[in-house]
Parts: sequence; structure tokens; C-alpha cells
Amino acid sequence: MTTGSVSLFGDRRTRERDMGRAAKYTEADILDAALGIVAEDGVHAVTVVAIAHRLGAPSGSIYHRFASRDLILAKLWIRTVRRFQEGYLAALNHPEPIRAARAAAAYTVNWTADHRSEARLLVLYRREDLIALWPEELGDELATLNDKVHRAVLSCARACFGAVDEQSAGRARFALIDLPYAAARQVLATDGPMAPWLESALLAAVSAILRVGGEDS
Amino acid sequence: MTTGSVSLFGDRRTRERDMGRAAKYTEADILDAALGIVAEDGVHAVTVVAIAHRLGAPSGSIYHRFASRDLILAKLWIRTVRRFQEGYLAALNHPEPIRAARAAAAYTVNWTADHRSEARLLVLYRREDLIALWPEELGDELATLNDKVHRAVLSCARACFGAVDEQSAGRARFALIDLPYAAARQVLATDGPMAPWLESALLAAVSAILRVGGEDS
DNA sequence: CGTATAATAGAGAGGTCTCTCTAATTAGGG
DNA sequence: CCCTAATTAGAGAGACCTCTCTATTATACG
Repeated sequence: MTTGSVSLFGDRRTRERDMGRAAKYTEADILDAALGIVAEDGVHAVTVVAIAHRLGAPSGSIYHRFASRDLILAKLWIRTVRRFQEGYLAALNHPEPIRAARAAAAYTVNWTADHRSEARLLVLYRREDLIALWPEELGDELATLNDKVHRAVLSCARACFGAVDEQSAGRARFALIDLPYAAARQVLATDGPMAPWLESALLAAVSAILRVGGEDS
Repeated sequence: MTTGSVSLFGDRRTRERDMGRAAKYTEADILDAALGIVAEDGVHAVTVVAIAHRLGAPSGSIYHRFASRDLILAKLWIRTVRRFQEGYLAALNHPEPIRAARAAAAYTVNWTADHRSEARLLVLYRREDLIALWPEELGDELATLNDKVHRAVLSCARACFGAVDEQSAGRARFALIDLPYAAARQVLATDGPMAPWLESALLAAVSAILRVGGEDS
């Protein structure tokens, strides 16, 4: 759809060469509108008509940029996951595995508190649900979306437990993904800022899981 | 709709006195069909037409028992939560709070492994989403649905930390609800039986959170 | 056996949503 | 200033879904 060239006109322009009218509703505008609707009224409220209404556009204009409603949701999902993963992977990059895991967990809850709408999207929408309606256009983007995270988790498993078998990988996944996810739900469940005890409780649980011999008390 | 009297005819009959034709599609049949569709194709696939098709019934027959599609989903949700809570509350009833918490956590993952479809429903559907379309007929059933669990959590907070303030209640909620929930997601994410390491990892995390002074390592 | 009662059966009205199609609009480049 | 290409604008076709309405069928009891 676009050439991928860097824009010279901010968000209002997507190409350099080709002529024509400047875009009034950019791809980013549409995704932002969809995100706002998800955060306010839930996933089921994200209709093309609703997005268009929020932008003050007719629904036909939305289809000029996105081939289908499912594609909008899929691209929004991907954009949001990418934005989250950026800092998450950076945090996980620390050479000392326990510190890395703790940093990643802390990043997750803080990012959630700072990006409630986007976090809501990730928590609300099940990846499995998306797979069912995943548009063909995206190819294996979904399949490879989590590859870096998976690799980082396995690397943490090796560093913490000395081997990568089903148990160590599972425990690492539990500590690095599921526990932070649970804490993120907790953040979203309350309205105000993040409770101060939450981060330390999460870190205690993460450390308990990743320490060798921490099978049980 | 029903008198609440005990059935003499199994699921095929809902009343004793009043006459008339025996039910071919009972309330339970319809809820089971809805559950099956959720488990197989996701929540969005639960249409009245789909339920009717799965039962071999015309869609009009469904409306003879349920006033609306939303009511079907709401009642299915309530039935499932109740079924889960029964054993959960029993496990949480142990006098020693840490043991009670560990029993409740263990129950959660085992119930999930044993009732994948129902667990899928609880994990897939967000309570917040339901509130939006909650039918009036149910009154405050949703509001009071979790009361017993909340009380049990607060009682655990008092027993573990000596007081019920925001932090102790939050930590108890995190250990008793969010951590088991995270582990349940892990159970559902894999196809086979529950991984043996998961329960002990979960218990380690639960114990770490609930022990006084376990703020962090 | 007849009657009262509850259930099934099935068509279809009304609404919403996705997506399409055509015409009008805007801006840059020669 | 005209030409070209991208975009907006808006109506509407077609599909699906919820829910209603009426006719028909089955069952228990007197």
C-alpha cells in the first residue's frame, strides 16, 4: 500500500514521489481511533462505522486504507505488541538473568500503568481469537511476532537453570510472561496509579520461581 | 421461569405440576451448546443461530427459554463461575491461611486442567465486557457473585498479615486470584495434560507473596 | 378420550455491519 | 494552467443476526 519511504510531511503524507491529495485520515489516525474505542467500549464496539464516526469520516474512507475491519484490528494488535516488546526486550537484555527477569517484570507493570489503553487491548484480546480471523495479508507476521521474546525466555531458562528442557523453559515462561501478565491485570483492575506494593510482590514471586530449588517452600 | 422444584424426569422436565409437552431442549442443553461453541470457535461465534444449529433446533425454540442472547451468555458465565467457586471456596476454608491459599491455588489449576472448556470461557471472557451488556433480569447477581470469594480473600489477608489494609488485601488478592489465574492460562496454553512443574512453581510463588516480609528478595 | 398447557417449528421483520462502487475533491508537477 | 494521481465522500447492496409472531405438536391429568 505504501512504499515504505520515510515521510517528509509528518503523518499527513505517506509517499515522497507520487502525487495526489494529501491524506486526511492516516493509517495511524485510524489505528488510534480503534484503540480509543477498544479502551472505552470494548473490542465488540470497534466497527468501521464507529471508527469513521470518531474521526468524522465516512466509512468508505476507512476502506481506502484498510482492506477489512479484521486487518485494522490485526495491525493495531501488532503495533501495540511491538511497542510493548521494545522496552520489554531491552529490559530482558541484562547479562545477569535474575536481574534481567526482574527488570522485565517491573517494566511490564510500569508500561501497563503508563499505557492503560494499549495494555487494555493486549489483555482484552486473546491471541487465539485473533488467529481465527487473521487476515491473509499479514502472512506469518503473527507467527514470528513473539520469536524474539521466546528466544529471550529460553536464554533466561538456560542461564537460570543450566538447561533448556520443558520444565526450565516452562518455569521461565511462567516467571517472565504469566506473572507479569497477572500483575498487569491487577494494575488495570484499579483506577488510580499503580499500587506501590504490587511491584515488590511481583518481583518476589519472579525471584521465587527462577531460583533453582525454588520448586516449593 | 421454573418453580425451582426438583425434577422427577431428569433434565427433560422442569416442573412437577403444570402439564404440557416435555422439553426437548432444556436450559442446560442450551448452555452446554453455547459452552461448546465458545470453546471451539470463541465467544464471537456464539450466536443464537449457531446454538440452535448445534442442537438441531430452530432458533425460535431457543428464545422460548431465554429472552435474549446476552442472557444465555450471562447465565452460562454465572453457572461456570459457580461451578468453579464451589471447590475453590472449599479449598480456601482451611484454618491455616497459607495452607488454605496453597490448596486454593492448586485447586484452580487442577480444575482448569479437568474442565478446559469451562476454564476457557472464564479466561476468554472479561467480566468488564459482560457488565456492559448485562441483562436487567439478573439484577445484582453479578454484583454479589464474587462476594464470598472477596470475603475469603480478606480473611486470608488478616490471617497472613495481621490486618486488612490496602496492601495486605492487594497482596492476598494477587496470590489467591491473579497468580492462579496466570497459571490457569499456562495450563490452557498447552494442549496435553498439566505440566507437573507448574503446580509447584505456582505454590512457590503463592507462598512467597503471602509470607510476611516477603516484599522482595 | 378430551382438554389444558407447554413446547417445538418456521418464516420473516427489522436492524446493523462489512464492504463496494462511483463521483467529486485536492494538490503537485510539467 | 492543465494534467495526473491519490484521496475523500456518500449511497447502498448483501449478509448475518436478534428477536417476534403464529401455527402446530406433544403430554399429563381428570
